Amino acid sequence: MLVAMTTSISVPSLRRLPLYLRLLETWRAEGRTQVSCTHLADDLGFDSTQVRKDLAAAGATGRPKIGYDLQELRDVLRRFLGWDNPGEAFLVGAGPLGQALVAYEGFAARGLAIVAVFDPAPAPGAMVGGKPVLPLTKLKDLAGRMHVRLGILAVPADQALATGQLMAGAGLQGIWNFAPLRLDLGAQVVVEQVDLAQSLAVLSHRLASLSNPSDPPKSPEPP
Amino acid sequence: MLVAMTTSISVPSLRRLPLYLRLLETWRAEGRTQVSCTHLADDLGFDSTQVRKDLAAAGATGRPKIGYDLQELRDVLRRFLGWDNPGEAFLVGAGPLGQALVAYEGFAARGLAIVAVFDPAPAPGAMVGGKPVLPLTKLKDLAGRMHVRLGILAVPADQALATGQLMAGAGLQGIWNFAPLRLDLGAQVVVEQVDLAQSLAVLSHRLASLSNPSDPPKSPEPP
DNA sequence: GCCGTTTCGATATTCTTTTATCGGTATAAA
DNA sequence: TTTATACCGATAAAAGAATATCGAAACGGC
Repeated sequence: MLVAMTTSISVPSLRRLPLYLRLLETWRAEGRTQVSCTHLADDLGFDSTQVRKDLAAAGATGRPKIGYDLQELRDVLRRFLGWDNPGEAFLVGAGPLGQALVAYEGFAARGLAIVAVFDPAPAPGAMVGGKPVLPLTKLKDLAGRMHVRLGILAVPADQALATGQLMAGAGLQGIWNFAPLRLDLGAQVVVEQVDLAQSLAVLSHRLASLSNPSDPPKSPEPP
Repeated sequence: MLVAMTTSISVPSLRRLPLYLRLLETWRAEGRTQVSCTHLADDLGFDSTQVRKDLAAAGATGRPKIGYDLQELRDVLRRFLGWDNPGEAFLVGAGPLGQALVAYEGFAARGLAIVAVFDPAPAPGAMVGGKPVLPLTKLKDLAGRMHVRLGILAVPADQALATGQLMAGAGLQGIWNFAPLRLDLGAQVVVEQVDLAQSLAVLSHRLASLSNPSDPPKSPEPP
């Protein structure tokens, strides 16, 4: 039967795939050729069943007693994530954050290349990562000609919405939003949010819970 | 009764608190004094019940028909997250990422101040964010004297484990890890991971799913 | 002063995610 | 050839989180 399994992978599973992939790359560099999900689970502190389910959801298939072929599993995961053939992205925002993103070495490994840098107010002659910083007015034209689908939004919060709408209008289909703001650009555009404050909230609350043995003070004054 | 409710807040709830807080700050700037969780929910695309539960878990209490006092709710959330009194943090790693973090304007708003910058191999005379870049050898001494509890780890992956262990050994109780590596430093140290690859995985898969209407090819060849 | 409306607070249900269990298969050793 | 072992795959149970429903309280209008 040709029934495509419509059960999409869950977001938590999806977020774990890069962890597997990273471990696989490490092991591949060490010369290993076979892996079992038990090893993956032990190394990452997960349950082995969970790892198996994640890999299965990504389309990987292993063999009993043998495990998975490392090279094949790596390729399957990379293909599933779309990290196998280099995708091109525009960076919008040439401030400190944008500069850090350009310098981040991890993009190339995930098949992502920043091919142009834009800014709402580019300083004349400014260069970021060896590329000229272009004004936003050129974004739509270049996006159409270069067939770029992904935009990285790294402008301050007060400019994020307008800039995001401009990016969506330019035809970008996915926006990786680093601004601390919920972008709502309609169903046509996939927006993924990176919010440091959320991560910090978890950390600082757990840190605070270390000091206060029980939960934070709940009106500790006696009546 | 003095029974402290031991039911800890869930991580998803915890991660939503900064979103509420951000909205509250915006509304406060607009002069509003009362908020209802219905408004919060509508603006964020959540369910109102969920917002109420989150706020209740943080210790906030409102009044029927009135809602929550904006100022009070903001203070409660900030206190719950430990963002009310300025905490001090060490930044370890003076590379591009570290420089971006120093320049990030959001830390101060969350009660976090980077008071010193370290690096495994500081360039002589290097300055980051107006502060001298110190060698790691000075970390333990300074951490003890300044009573700093939190460290931001922003070194390359291959140095992350050793550096993290050094930070733990210096007495830091929380580590915000920006290196693409799972740090396991024992139960004494709270480690919160920031992994861009996880976020990118969600984005690129959803982007890939846009092109391929159904899930990625699952041996589409007929037998 | 009464009533309708709005909103909090608590409970219940449904859904998702995680964890546990069982059966089957392929390899290697005896 | 037989047997033991390690591992995948599928199913089932448990835990957790999101959503829906109901009652109670307070303000504004009548």
